[in-house]
Amino acid sequence: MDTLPDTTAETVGDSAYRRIRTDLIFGKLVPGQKLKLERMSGAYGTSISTLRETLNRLCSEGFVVAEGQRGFEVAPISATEFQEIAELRELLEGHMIEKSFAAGDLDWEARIVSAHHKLSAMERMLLSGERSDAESWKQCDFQFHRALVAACGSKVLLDAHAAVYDRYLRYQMIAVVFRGEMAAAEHRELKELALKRDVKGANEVLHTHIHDCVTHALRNSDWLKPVAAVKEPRAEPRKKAKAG
Amino acid sequence: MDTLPDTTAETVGDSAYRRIRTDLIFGKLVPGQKLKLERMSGAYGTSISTLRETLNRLCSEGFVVAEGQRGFEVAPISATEFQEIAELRELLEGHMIEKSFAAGDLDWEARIVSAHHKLSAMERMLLSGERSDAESWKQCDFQFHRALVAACGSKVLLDAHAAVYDRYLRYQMIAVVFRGEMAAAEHRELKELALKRDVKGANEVLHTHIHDCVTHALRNSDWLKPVAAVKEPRAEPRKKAKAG
DNA sequence: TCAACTGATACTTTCGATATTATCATATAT
DNA sequence: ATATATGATAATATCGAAAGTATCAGTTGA
Repeated sequence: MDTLPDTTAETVGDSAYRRIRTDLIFGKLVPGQKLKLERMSGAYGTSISTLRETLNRLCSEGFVVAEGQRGFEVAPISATEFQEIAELRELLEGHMIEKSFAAGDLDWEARIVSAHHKLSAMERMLLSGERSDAESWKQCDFQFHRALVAACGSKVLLDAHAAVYDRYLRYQMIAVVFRGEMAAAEHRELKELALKRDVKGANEVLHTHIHDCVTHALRNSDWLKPVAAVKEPRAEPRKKAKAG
Repeated sequence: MDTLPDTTAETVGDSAYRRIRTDLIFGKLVPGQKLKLERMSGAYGTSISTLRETLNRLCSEGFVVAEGQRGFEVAPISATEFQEIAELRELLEGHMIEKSFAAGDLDWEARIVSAHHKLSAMERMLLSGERSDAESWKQCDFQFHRALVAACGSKVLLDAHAAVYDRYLRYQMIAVVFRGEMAAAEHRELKELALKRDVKGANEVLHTHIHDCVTHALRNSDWLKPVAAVKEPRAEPRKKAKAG
């Protein structure tokens, strides 16, 4: 009984991957910041080789960029890219809503109601000032939107949607956006339109939902102003040592 | 003058990445095949560490799967996934055509005509029996479709389209499909509809183009039959679970 | 004073080796 | 005979160090 092959096969690399990915999405690793390997490997408790595997994966996902042989850095952000990602999310999610509404059964409906119940509770908490952690809220928001499109019947689409959602989420988190009652109302509408199988109505609400979120973020964030000149937080003291 | 920073910065890892990726797309590495690290590192002339970086990237792109701590293998294929990828490609490309047709200028038109000229010549060669290499033809096909959507104005969409196109291409290559005059005619139509900015017509042709290609491939390929039982060359005994 | 050269330093890339884990064949008990 | 335990073998995951580049301070020459 001591050798269970696939119970908790959490490799060191996977652990580092999840943690770094989270830190990227939630802005703990700042856009444009250089990701020095030695420092990083210390911070996340892996060797450099293992760390490089992780960073390569995150490169493919668009959270990290690798320029030539000058190492890795956190992918920069721009208002333009935010809008483009939002557009892609809307395109995917809209298409998936159409298919999902056509194919969803009772179980599907039940999962939507359930996911909305949790999301709604989380939104009430945030509105009443209780500072719950952003990560839980994000999780609920994703689960709700995922429930809407879950019956689309395509694993490829679901994977693509999840990937785009996380890139979108990164911008939301960097902009530190919570739109409050407005967003909560839109979620409520989406739930009801799903139960009514109203594709057209749902797509209109989705468009508003995403568009307003982008606009709100662009207006309220210092990071995403016109030409965001986002650089490293501060020039590292370097070696200097002119005294020598 | 001997230190030019960014002239030939082709790292060993990048070279291996491109070669392995090509071998995956063109079916030289067959679906389901185990990718043993030692053998691979020998074949592609890199160390195991560097190879692992590459395989991690290809995992994110959907060409390789990594199961737990049992190593890597070539992503399996299925008729279902082919159809889902085709659907995603059509969704993206259709949307991008609409934006591109609205925004394209004279340069855009010129590049379409140019790309179609090359693709058309390549198609004539293939039709007349000259066995040109598949990779060149693929390159021309991609360049043409890319030219159609190039003016969509979104880098995010262009990147997503390129990624999906390559996954689609892998299925085309495994099915070894060349639809001949039919596909060539559709390309000709797409070019003319682009110059006329006929979004509706172009999307209809695109739908036919992709749908017929999938159907043709599913019919003609041994690999993509109903429930493709594609396994490793030698049938492994495995655990004799419910062996019927 | 400015520009280009030179050497030193820090970083990245790559490798070979070790530790850990899965797999398979054999043996043993029911 | 089937199924479980056990040890040998092969493959993977991880690490630390060496080789290869970019970057920067200081220096030299105009």
